[in-house]
Amino acid sequence: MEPLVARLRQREWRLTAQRRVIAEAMTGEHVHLTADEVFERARRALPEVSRATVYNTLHELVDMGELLEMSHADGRKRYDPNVEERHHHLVCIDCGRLLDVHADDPALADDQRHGFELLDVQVTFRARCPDCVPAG
Amino acid sequence: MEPLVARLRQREWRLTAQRRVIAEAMTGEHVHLTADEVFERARRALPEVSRATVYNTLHELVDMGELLEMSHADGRKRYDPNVEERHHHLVCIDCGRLLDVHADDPALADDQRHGFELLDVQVTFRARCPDCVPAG
DNA sequence: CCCGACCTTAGAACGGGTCGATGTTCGGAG
DNA sequence: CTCCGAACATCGACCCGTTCTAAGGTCGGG
Repeated sequence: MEPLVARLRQREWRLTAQRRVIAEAMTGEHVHLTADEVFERARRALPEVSRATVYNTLHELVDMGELLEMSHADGRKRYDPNVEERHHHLVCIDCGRLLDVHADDPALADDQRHGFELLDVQVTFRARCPDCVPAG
Repeated sequence: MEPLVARLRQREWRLTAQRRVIAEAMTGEHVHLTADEVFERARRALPEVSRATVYNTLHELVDMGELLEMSHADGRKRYDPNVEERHHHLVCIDCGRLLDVHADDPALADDQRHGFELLDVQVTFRARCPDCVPAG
């Protein structure tokens, strides 16, 4: 489908130079950057962007539903642009490497809903990646 | 089964006054406290415990597998003593209320494992709790 | 050309978490 | 009982990701 930047153009949203480089930094598959990594990438394209603008823009994109925000064990939040395609995550508990994977959503029985209105499900498979499995 | 404190006694682990009040603060069902909440509770029972001891003790308990650590959207980590019984979480995206629920673990197909050695699965059902569903 | 709305900036402030130096407590050896 | 080393706890300083604030810039409509 249309890349992120193209979709943004179609919204009533001022696509400034800063916002564009930030959106471009988020483009691609298996991209799960921290705010700071986005900041670094954006700055390579436009050195005068500020950290605050990166945070502001990321939050706006999350609010519009163009990005998914997830909190990782190390305390830093990651941003995932892969919103079209339902997917879950496979994460290495040693090195933190994170991949998108496909799996069926688990169901939640009615008697377990406690009156909540269900919105979606996040699944994280915790694992050890080939590099981190004890050699042998 | 045995409460947390009793289990700890059975290990080769020095159960000091500080560690005991911290463990006691974690006892019960549907308990998902932040480190700071544990600190508050522990301090009510033993005013001179320090924050560092709370963090140290929580980490040790996580390492021994007596507690689960989970990172929540607000950046603070929560600690879950309910380790015996496999369970997942139901969380209100508005107020943050968090309940334990039971559901089947989703499976990860072999062709999605990318050579990782699978350890376990965390499932979070995102929802709105009865108090936060727009009235009507 | 000017104004108001919105966007961006730099840096200070904040808060959860971590670290290091120091003091305390415990249990076993003598 | 006393002493010693190891393990534990404390305090406060520090780190780092994130948020806030005050000020400056940019854009489009009137």
